[in-house]
Amino acid sequence: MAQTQLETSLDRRAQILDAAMVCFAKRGFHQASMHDISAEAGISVGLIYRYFENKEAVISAMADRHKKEIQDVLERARLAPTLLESLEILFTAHCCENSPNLLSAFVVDLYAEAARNLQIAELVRDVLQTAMDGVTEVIARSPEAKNASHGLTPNEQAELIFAVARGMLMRDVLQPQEMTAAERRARQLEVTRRLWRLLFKMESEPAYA
Amino acid sequence: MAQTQLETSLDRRAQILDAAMVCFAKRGFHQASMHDISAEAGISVGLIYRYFENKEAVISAMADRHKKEIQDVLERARLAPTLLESLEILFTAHCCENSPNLLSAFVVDLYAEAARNLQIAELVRDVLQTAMDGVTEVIARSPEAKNASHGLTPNEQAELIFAVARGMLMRDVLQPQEMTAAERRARQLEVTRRLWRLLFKMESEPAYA
DNA sequence: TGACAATGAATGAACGTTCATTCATCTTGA
DNA sequence: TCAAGATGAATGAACGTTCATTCATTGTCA
Repeated sequence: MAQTQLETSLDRRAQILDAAMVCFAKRGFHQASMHDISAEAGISVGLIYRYFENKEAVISAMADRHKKEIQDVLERARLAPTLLESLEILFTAHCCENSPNLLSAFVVDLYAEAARNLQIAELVRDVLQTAMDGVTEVIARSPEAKNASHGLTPNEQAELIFAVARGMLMRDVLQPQEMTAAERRARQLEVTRRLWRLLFKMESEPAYA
Repeated sequence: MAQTQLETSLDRRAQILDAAMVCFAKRGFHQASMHDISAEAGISVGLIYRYFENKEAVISAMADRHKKEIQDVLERARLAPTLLESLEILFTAHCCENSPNLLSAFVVDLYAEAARNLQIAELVRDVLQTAMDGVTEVIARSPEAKNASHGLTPNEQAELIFAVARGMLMRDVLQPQEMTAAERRARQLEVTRRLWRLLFKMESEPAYA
């Protein structure tokens, strides 16, 4: 099974990005050195520069790849049979897909970078807008949302959902590393259900206490 | 009006921390150099080392000061006459108190740092827990919350509130800098009211659409 | 087929720069 | 006069980046 040059080249890029993800999550964009990344990838420093113009380009490529991953999650959420399941997919994507909790640290760093790097900010805004539009649409055509909108438009509901998701992700980086992915996931699901109940469930439920 | 040595010393520390806040927010903890900070403060580099052991200590002191500021905000929120006003204080504290939107960028950076610096993580967790406890208590003894708990405990409600607050703060750093503090504030208030309505307002409101 | 030429992926030492930190020196006020 | 405040040039480590060099693989021709 011979690989084309393009394929091997893409493999190398992916290999470097995988290593970069580990290093960035562990030390942050600007604390992780190109030597760290090369060591993690098991290649030489110089080789990175054959595939990426500079460190900035590695960061941008990481952000780009993250964008694609988010779009995948969104697509899966869109196809889920119920609104609750859609939300569960959105809220737990970062607990299991990849290794431990590297993803949360990476995303927080991405936002920190976006605060001072216009190009990254643009990209993150774009991802966020696409995702928001998708969720707004899911909500708008969901029967659950019809009779329980609390005076909020689907767009406003989506905004709240994303705010909570980001907030939980931020909280995630404070958690001691001993927490397993499963535990993180369980906590995320709890919060998701509460939010869902709040937004979309009419008071057919027994009141608390 | 003679100042004691302690007072002048504290002034200098505050002056350095003010400058550090500007630099950290503009460039991030590790991108901001000690020279940047000294220039912003209008003093020499060496003088910083008379008041702080090293850069790490400056970061820690910033986090400490932030903790005190949060506690002040919390105290004001606690004294507000209604629950809605408490929430409004909590949600808009970072839009106006200080200069433009430096605070949001700083806090996101603080969380990014917490992901890899155990000491900072501890401090942030501690602040968060204190604040959460305060808000939980405010909710628990608020009449508004009595008849509209949606099956959520005050603690669960506080958790959602803080998740949304963090999420909005994160979103804040994506906003183009041209946005004024007033505009940010207005947007924050809108979201606060929506969340409040959702959490604490029984469906005496007209439904949407 | 086998000898040789050409390729370009991969290496890592070296370069220039930046940065945190130090310290010899100067200033100031009592 | 002297202790404490303040300065900023000097230091050395760490970093991003470059590039001369190596060498396994591929292509060419007799």
